[in-house]
Amino acid sequence: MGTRMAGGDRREQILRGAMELFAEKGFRGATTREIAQHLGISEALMFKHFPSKEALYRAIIQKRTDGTEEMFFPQEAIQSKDDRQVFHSIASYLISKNTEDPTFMRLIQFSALEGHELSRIFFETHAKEKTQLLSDYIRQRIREKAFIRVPPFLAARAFIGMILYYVQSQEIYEMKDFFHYSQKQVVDTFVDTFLNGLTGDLKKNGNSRRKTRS
Amino acid sequence: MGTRMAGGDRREQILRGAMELFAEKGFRGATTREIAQHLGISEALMFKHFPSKEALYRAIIQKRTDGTEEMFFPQEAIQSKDDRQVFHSIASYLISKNTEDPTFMRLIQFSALEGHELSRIFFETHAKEKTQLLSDYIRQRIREKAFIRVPPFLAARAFIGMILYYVQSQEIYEMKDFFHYSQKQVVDTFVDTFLNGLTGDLKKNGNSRRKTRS
DNA sequence: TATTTTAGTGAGTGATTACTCAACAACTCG
DNA sequence: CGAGTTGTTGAGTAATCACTCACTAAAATA
Repeated sequence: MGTRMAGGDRREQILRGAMELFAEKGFRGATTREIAQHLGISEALMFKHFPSKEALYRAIIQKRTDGTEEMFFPQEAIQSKDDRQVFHSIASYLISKNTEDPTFMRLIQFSALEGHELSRIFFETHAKEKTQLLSDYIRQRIREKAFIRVPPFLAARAFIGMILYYVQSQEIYEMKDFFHYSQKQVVDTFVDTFLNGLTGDLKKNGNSRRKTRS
Repeated sequence: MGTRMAGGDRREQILRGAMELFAEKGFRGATTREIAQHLGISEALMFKHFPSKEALYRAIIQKRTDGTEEMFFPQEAIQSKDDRQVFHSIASYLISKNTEDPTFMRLIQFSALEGHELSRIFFETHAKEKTQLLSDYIRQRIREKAFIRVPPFLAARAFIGMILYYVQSQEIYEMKDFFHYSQKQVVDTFVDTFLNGLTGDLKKNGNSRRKTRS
């Protein structure tokens, strides 16, 4: 029935379609039958491309895990030591990426809960590495007396957690049905809070009425 | 084979045992057979107490959702406006509760991902309400010029997110296999950061070497 | 055109799923 | 002790699961 495709193309199509369903329902929740129907092909064809459901799942996560995206860390801002810009970039990147397409976030979270080893690989490589980069920056700025003395890795996790939990709440806990803020407002609030604190800096540069050019 | 129990007791036992398995494997992942085996009873008995797997799941979440625990909000600290103490209490409570027994956290997260309505009920009542309480406190302190002007609800979410994402990372993403900090260190770092920011308050009261009475 | 190779499927397979039922054991109370 | 009530189960059931196989249709190659 379905139009005949070249092997490689079909493979990619299966990966995309299966990812959507695994993200929606988890590994156990998404059935091979559903995935095949969703793609308009037979289950048999799926199993020609991937020897098992498990292998398909691995291929999906591995594909997304291998994709080396470097947008995360704003090099110029770091070199010029523009703290606000550094944190602003990171926050914007994480929020945009995960709200525009929550698929991967859901996939990884499902896989972590289901105890799948591939989520561990993701955390031990990507997540940890990115936190480490931010941690290094914070450590350096502490050494330069620009930041107060805090455990840098914990501080990095605090900032990233603040952002990712927000996205998670909006996208997975469906809070966005109740609260909607502009991305700019969210990022500004988080960055301000993280850099100046709630009590801090009232005098330094007039935080109480920052110029909001909107 | 199992010793004969009074109906109510058995019911409670089933609720407890099933919760453990649902938390570990999710609704779809935990089979009724497994649950029964885990409890040392027959599946038939389970279905005498709960008409369906779904009903059992509902009963579990509802039971934990109804439990009105009030430890969360530190009344005296709020009245005396001891900001540090307020945030310290909240952070400690959230961390202790969820690391000592991550069962509920996992249960709710599974249920949110699986799109179960009961997780929505939890978020729309408990989670939202607690965030609202903190948000109210922040709003008041802003009015009193003790805090800078930020959207209070967003700030509250930032603080809670910072904590909960940390716990999630440790317990679900299994980061605790790699990083272990004392609860005191984590709480101090988070509270300091949130109140003073990374740049803030170097001069005011010597944050760079706060008295750590340990 | 004839042949080989590749893409695709319908109709199964045994295992496992949530759930049922008829019968049984153990308390309770007269 | 005997009758009723309540707790408990082994042995099912139909549906669904991941997965297979014998087979066809369309390309590619000769």
